[in-house]
Amino acid sequence: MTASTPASTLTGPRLRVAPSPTGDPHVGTAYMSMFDLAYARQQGGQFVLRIEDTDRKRLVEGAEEQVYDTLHWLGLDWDEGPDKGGPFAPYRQSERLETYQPYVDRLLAEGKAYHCWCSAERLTQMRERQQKLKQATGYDRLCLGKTREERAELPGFTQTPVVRMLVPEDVDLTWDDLVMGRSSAPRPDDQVILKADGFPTYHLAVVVDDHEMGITHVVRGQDWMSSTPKHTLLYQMLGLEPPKFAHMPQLLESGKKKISKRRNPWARLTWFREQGYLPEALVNFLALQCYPPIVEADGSEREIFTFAEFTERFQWDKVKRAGAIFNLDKLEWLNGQYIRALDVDDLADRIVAHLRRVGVIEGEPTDEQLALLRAATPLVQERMQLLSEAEGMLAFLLVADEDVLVEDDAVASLKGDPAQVLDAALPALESLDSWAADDIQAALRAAIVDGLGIKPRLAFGPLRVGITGRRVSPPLFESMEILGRESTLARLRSFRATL
RNA sequence: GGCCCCGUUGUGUAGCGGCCUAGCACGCCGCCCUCUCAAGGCGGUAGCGCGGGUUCGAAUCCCGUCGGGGCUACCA
Repeated sequence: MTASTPASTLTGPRLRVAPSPTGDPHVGTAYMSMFDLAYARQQGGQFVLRIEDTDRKRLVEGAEEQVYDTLHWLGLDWDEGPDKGGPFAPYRQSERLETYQPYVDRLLAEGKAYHCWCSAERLTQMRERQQKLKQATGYDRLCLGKTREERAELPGFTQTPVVRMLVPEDVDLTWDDLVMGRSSAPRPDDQVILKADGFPTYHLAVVVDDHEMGITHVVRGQDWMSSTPKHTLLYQMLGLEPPKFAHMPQLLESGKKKISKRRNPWARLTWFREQGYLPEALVNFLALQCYPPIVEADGSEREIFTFAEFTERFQWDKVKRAGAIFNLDKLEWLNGQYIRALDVDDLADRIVAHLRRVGVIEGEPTDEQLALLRAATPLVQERMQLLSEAEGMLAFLLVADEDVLVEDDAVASLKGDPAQVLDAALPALESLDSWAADDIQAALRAAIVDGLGIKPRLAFGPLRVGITGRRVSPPLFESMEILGRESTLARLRSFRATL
């Protein structure tokens, strides 16, 4: 029950995010972390990462590292956590087991909690009966006031008891919520606080840990509102100062339901990276889900802002109360805006990193590949929404001339006489002294548009298909310049041969 | 079933009694630009869930109603 540093010596608010390592990190973890971090930074407080691994049955190997990894990717860095320590270590609940026992003992000694030997079967039957009779479900207190021996006489007995908190008749069901305002929630039944396996339940652990770690503000999803009276009661029973609560609106899928990793791939944080979203775009988007745009001095609104700008202006009372449907179209647009605003070199590096991550480039990229991608990045920068789109747009630069795959629909899209166009283009290019985009364009226009009287949109299609194999590509002349004279001519010749 | 929360165009939001014949952004549609595709520019589409009050006046306040969601575990 002792913390190495008294929480009272700390200045500024302390907030935490407390994910469970039960699988791929959830987008909601990042969503909550943003507000934790923004407020902590704004007020000069701390942001703490705590791992809530009290559910031993759902533990997933490697999930904890995934949490670190994805949060770091998003730039949502914490001040204290299992990986970096801090004055209130350990930050993993499974390593804090001895912390909870004294609290439980105290509650037991003061008659504010009691042992319960009811079997899971009995509890289930009880619930079913209550539901059938359309009664509110809840523990019937069969074990309350009984000794082990007395209880053992009755049916539905198990050897190892759990500990339940005794919820008084006059529990306070209300609190002032930073986001929701004056709030109230249902009256809880006698909650289990210590499980048969000796682990505390979330309700006990969260209260004890938040207290011991000096947490001042609890930010969580609205789905936790109905649990809040359980927590405030525990604080009261233990004589502790409760933190302030901020219940944030849920992230919803298009059916208005709470998102789930099963139904919504984008509920997984790693999905965004795989798809080529930029972390800064995701963070910006997440803020927009429940927080208004920045209002400029002239009264206009600005939706694109940095996390620092968000932090600077953040106010709890501006958070929207209604759940927001996750609009991937908008995220994609936002991502495109961010991509366009990036330095070309930065974008090139991110494209390379993405191509490596998805395996288009295996191992270290060659100097030649790097040079090609760097040169071509300006060409694709304004036509990308996602980093992953670079793969298709730039594939033609990464394959050998003889491996260019000419797609059927690309050939089918060609109108007029492509052979005639190529026959005019080849000599014009072969006799070119300079291999700069402007000169290539001038030569080609002279030969095909002026020379053959073919409209520009029909004139360049065959060349595009010959070079890239596709109907849609980055700008043609620039692409030729980057590809180089040799490859350009080789590809056009071999394409001509297929016609 | 019980309890709790929420409700402005398809989506995200602005709006806090008159400035609202409701603003902005995404999406969608059209036009311009144009070597394809984008990007960009211009224009258009569509909303205060409903019903009662209160008030000279309501998206804004009150009540009801409907709709949606959440919780109701020895899960978090």
